[in-house]
Amino acid sequence: MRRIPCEGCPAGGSGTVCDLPGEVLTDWRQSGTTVLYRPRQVIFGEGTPPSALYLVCHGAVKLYQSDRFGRDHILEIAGPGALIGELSLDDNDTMSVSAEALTAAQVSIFPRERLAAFIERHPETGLRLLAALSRELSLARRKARDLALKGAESRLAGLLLQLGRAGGAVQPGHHLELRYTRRELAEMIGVSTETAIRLLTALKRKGAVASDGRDVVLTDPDRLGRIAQHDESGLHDEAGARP
Amino acid sequence: MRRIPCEGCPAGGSGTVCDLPGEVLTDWRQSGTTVLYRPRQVIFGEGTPPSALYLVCHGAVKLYQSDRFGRDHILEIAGPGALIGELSLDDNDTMSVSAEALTAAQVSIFPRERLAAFIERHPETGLRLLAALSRELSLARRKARDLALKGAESRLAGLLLQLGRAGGAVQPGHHLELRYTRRELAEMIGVSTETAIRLLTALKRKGAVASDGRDVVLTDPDRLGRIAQHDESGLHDEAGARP
DNA sequence: CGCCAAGCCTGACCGATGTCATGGTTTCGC
DNA sequence: GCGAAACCATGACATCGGTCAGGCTTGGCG
Repeated sequence: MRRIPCEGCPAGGSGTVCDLPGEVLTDWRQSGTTVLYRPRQVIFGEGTPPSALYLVCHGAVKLYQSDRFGRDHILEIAGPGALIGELSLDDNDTMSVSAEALTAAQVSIFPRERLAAFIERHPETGLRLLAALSRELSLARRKARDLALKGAESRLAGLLLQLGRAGGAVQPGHHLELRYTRRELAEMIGVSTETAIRLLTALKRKGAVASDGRDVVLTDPDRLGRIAQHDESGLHDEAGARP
Repeated sequence: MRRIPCEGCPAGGSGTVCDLPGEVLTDWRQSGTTVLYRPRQVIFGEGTPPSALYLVCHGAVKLYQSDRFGRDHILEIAGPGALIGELSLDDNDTMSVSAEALTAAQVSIFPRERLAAFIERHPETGLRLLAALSRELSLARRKARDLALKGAESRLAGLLLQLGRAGGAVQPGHHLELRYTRRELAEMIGVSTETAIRLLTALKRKGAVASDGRDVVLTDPDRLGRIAQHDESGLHDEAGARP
């Protein structure tokens, strides 16, 4: 996969929280810790008290949730600039997700205790943090909407496009960068592995994608987009509009 | 329904952002606007640029998303202290939800432009805003998890308990305060109205709840809890655990 | 080199949900 | 109060998606 340059930390990317003025950056680094994780290493677990900010500087991090039966649901693949995790002032609260490095990943951990002072020194950065959290909120809400309102095929199509975009502009023939297993794809759209496989096969038959094992090619992004939006199969319009 | 006292705004509740020191409160009120909405009035719509904070001071606000077919999904019923909406620094972003007053509702709107300066004056309040947003994030993520991993009956049971808790301690025989239509219940758990009705009937047969029209009574909260957690019916364990 | 684990794929089957239709009941605006 | 519109409920039926079972392919490792 393509490597994103990362001089210093948080830094590099074009993410909202990333491009901090040098002075602020220095200050951030002094108050926080930077940790390097290896692939498959757990960064934090669901249920942990949310007492620090976690900022992804480099690499890809999987945000997921488990139920008691061991089934997982992947909420998001977070890249540089993403503010993963949650922050509460009440230690009885717990985080709703676990985080695990997918690639080698650098994460900046900023303890809650030093946050108020830091924000006082750099109020605009406080704003950026709010915006970064807000972005996560928006992502999570869209995910919920898709799960509630769209069919599985639409969700898969949308996912593939999204994964494509994460690796640059999507053009016909675009290859996905990170090569996920069918199981991971399934956990990202909330279906069983078998269903994900069948849906992929269906998309191949329709000529929207091609795949050879884990290597997936978006042969017809427009078609994918229509499937993602339109819910081409089943589920059609209904009366219920709001007056 | 029970009225929540609201002297001044934001104020009253025990919500994180609500109990501000007097001085901060005065400052907040001077920079923001307070608007009173009537039931069914739209506060903001999906797709709007996220250029201000919206803080619920009083009343209940429905956060929902629509698809192109007019189907809605209700993400959350927000009460006093909830920071609804999202905040982005990029005006090309759009909000992922719409908000509509359910009851008469007082909402404090704080423009983005004045936020940095305000945070500079009151850094600890900045922290509280972060925490409030974080709470919303946590809610949205749990919602996504439930939609992805739980069956519809579990979601309904969980919803009823949650609605019960929102109106105080849940005891056997507890009546829900806000009386929702079946359709609203359905939109909160992401199923069709008919399914919601049938699931409610099933819960009644099991003795977990009783209902007379819109008036729902939680006769057996423990049982409800078990159903919400356990997925008593269908869907059972599978091999896939993480090693 | 060959084995074993993990991943991929398909078929059969079935339960959970959505859709459509129908009728009685409640609610709400006037 | 009245009437239209929304709401509640239930049955019949189609479909989606999960579960279970079997077999093939790949890749890593002894």
